[in-house]
Amino acid sequence: MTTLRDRKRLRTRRALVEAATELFETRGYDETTVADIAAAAEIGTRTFFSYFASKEEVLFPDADARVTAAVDAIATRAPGETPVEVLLRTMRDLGTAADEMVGRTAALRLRLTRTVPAVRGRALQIQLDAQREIARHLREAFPDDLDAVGAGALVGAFIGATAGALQVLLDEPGALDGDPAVLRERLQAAMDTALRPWTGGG
Amino acid sequence: MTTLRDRKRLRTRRALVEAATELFETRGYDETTVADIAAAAEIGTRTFFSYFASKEEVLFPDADARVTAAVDAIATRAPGETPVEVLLRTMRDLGTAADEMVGRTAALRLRLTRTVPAVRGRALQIQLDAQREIARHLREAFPDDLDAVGAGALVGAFIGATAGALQVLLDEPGALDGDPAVLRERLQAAMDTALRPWTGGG
DNA sequence: TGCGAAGCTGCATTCATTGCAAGTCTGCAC
DNA sequence: GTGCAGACTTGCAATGAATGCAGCTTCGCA
Repeated sequence: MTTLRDRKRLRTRRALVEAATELFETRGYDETTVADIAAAAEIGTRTFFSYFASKEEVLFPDADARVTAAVDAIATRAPGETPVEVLLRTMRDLGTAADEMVGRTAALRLRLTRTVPAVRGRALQIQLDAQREIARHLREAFPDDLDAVGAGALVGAFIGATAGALQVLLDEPGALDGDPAVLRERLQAAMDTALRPWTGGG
Repeated sequence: MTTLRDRKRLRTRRALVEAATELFETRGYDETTVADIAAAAEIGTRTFFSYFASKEEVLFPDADARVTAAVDAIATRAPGETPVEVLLRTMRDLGTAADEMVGRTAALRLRLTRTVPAVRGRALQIQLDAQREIARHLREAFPDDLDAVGAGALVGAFIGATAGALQVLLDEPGALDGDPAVLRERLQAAMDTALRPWTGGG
């Protein structure tokens, strides 16, 4: 059973994420201090750092879950599936999850990732760590088809292609302004473009 | 002609890089303060920030030159070369440049990039910026063969594959000790697999 | 009920980073 | 050679993230 302590901690954690989101949105990232966030969540400044290791972390509270989902997607492979097929499916799952990206929170995260260096740096680190983890599991799932380095290269190519495509797409001024549905459409198209070489399409 | 001012500034810049390298090597990154570096280079602490925007920057003093080289490599394409061929050549050039990486400085940079979060974050940002720049130029060089998103995906895949393979490769304990030729061999093999869809090989 | 671990805070400290306001030096025109 | 404008340096002060420490409070469990 979840103990009272756990529930309390979870509640505070959520409060921190919410408070931070709210403040970042209204005041801006640099203009919001950790003390502000802590105060808004009604805890001491010092305590903030017992929930998140740094100010940036609070923007990526679900990074672990994302990776877990990807790993699960790999684990549940169908018989006869090739590494590339598994990877394609995994990326599609992540893409679907990215649809939530249309939510206000995720849009903020996206915006800050693109404008605040510290946040971008953290986002990239998270991506790289995820990449490593996925590669490790993919390799374990296909010990005969892949060696460790090959798995790293393959996963790197998939994620790199996707990220590269999205980067260009989002670099366009006002890319985030239009209709969310349209944006989602374009994101999907960009992913298709990025992955086409593996899907066999011309 | 280069003015006295320019020469002086360059000399100080080099002194800073050297001082920082030396100190990071002996004392460690976190244990070295910006004030230490500035003092070792015989300038005021405040002045450090007129040469490098942050402590991490001093570890990547030639990032711009690297990108310029890559862009040049793209510009000097042979008639009939395909985007993929150009990109392969460009990556090879960068790889050659990375061979100088055997120098003590570059080894240090590599080690710190792998151990100090702040440095890793910065390195990734630099990589991403370079990627964007390369994609832009590649697209301009092949306006008929590539669209912007496609170019982003292509470059992302190549760099992602390289980075992904290197990441795993370097995770192996003692990876840097063995024969460099062997390392290059393994890297090449991994990338061949990952990029096969682009390079055409079955 | 009571003990020990876990969690919360305030305080003081270290450091990166930035704005500001003088100084100082260099490039260049006369 | 002189002198001025602009570019560089630098010290000072302030801000804010992050961390170690020490004392308290609260919760989980026997």
